[in-house]
Amino acid sequence: MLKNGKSVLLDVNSRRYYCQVELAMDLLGGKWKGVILWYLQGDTLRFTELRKRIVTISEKMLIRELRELEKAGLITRKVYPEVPPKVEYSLSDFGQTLAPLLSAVSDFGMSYALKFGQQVEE
Amino acid sequence: MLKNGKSVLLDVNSRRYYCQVELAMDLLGGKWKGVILWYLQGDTLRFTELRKRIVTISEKMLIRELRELEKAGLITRKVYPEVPPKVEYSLSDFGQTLAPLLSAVSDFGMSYALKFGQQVEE
DNA sequence: CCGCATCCGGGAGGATACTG
DNA sequence: CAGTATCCTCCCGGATGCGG
Repeated sequence: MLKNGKSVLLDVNSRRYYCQVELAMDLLGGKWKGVILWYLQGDTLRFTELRKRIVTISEKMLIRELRELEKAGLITRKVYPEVPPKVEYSLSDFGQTLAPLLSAVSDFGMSYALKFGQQVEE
Repeated sequence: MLKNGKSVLLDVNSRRYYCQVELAMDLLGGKWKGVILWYLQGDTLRFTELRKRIVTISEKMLIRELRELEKAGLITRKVYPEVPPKVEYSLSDFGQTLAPLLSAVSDFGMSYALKFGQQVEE
């Protein structure tokens, strides 16, 4: 894989990216996608279960981000034809390859908090 | 470090985060910060050199993001008192710890492009 | 060379109410 | 339960022009 500041020119979804990091941030950026993917790590969760874990997200944002992640091929949406409805979200096979990335992001968040903030006791 | 979908409650810069990933995305999110950090990996660059590498960024965004990264303690800004001015940006010691994260992001961007897009020959 | 000031549009993101 | 639909606000990000 590429090292240091090396980058390549890419065309994906009829969009041009001048750096692979730019593409990655376009797919994973924003306020919520990383958090959603983190909670889906190793877990299959229903819509409401996700809502409960990500306490501050609105329904609109959660469903929008889930749709985009599905469109990007990173998560799988499974619908059970029942009443009341049951929908389960999980990482796709390709989404599983995000494991090292998500670990690195989580680790960075923790070490930043340890350095500059406080962990809150509940 | 934390695994899977585990998260902690954090207070940083008088802001509350309900997940360490949320904090990390707040620090590194947006369109440009990841790319800037990627180019500063192993390199010390002047303002204009950064502009040349990130062809599509505007001056306003570049300077804004650089300021925020500096405030977050991830990069160092060194000013040489000369005429004409000379300013160099580099990763701080703490910013260096982003190496595995940036590698994972770059790798993911590349593998996504290989799977869903094309690399463009110049 | 390295910025800052200003104006502007669009979309991210939130709040609330409603539905199959 | 798992979403839609609507309305609204804010600020990201672009474009342009100036200044030490």
